[in-house]
Amino acid sequence: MKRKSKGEPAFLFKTLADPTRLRLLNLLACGETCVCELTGTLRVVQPKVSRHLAHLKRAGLVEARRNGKWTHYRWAEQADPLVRHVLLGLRQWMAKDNAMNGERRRRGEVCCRIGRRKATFSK
Amino acid sequence: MKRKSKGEPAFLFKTLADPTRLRLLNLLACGETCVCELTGTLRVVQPKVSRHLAHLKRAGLVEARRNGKWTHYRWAEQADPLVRHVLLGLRQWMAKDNAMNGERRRRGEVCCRIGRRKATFSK
DNA sequence: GACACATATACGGATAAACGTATATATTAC
DNA sequence: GTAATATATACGTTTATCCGTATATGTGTC
Repeated sequence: MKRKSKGEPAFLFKTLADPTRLRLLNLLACGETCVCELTGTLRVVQPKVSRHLAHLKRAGLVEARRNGKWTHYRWAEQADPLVRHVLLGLRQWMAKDNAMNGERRRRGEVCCRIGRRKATFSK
Repeated sequence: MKRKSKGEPAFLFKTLADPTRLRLLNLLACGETCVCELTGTLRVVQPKVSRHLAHLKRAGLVEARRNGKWTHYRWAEQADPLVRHVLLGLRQWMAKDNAMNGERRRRGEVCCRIGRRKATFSK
């Protein structure tokens, strides 16, 4: 079977085609976040969060940083113009969407707080 | 089961997550095109083309116009800012991509030529 | 070492997508 | 009406995706 490679736009869009992954990207838009906080905020089971984070990482959209027991995820810098463009549009959409705004507001009431940079949301 | 509605970004991205649909959008970027020409240029079986066009239409990305025996498809005007933004990025990517350029060049050597507007590609 | 905790992965099942082939529908020409 | 052509849809199969549960891995503490 033909594999879909990372560089193809179809793969980028496939990665963005899942609501849970969009919710994760939305939370990460505020800054680096650990898995337990993502799990708590989205109120979904932890393996589900880890799996979707792994998918986002495979697609190159996020990066992970280990800090003791915790793993912190953050948006990755993008070199590809299409990816940059699409993610910018997504970010702007998230800034306006009610559900996404609500979830970002709910964020940060749980979990580990150490070793993380200041979390702010910028368009 | 929860239905994915047309307005959600995840649905937009799902629609764009298929290589054949991207190739179709690429050809349509030059202007209105009939199904037989799309089929001939992409060299895939006609039901496959029709099915993907139906998907694009359901997603609101393209519109169809019947002209005698032929159906001509074209990009639809978009109201939603995210959709506009993403499609613009896609169009710019297609303008640079080698494979996409090649297919647009191969286009137009086949099929019905009547009742169609002038076909030019603009970023 | 044992234990607790955070995270990742493996496994099996359910759902959805995409496909090829066959067939239906629509239009035109006769 | 029949025949030919363009396009759409239906059907069955294969393949991919997503999920919940269970388990493995990694890390800090004792």
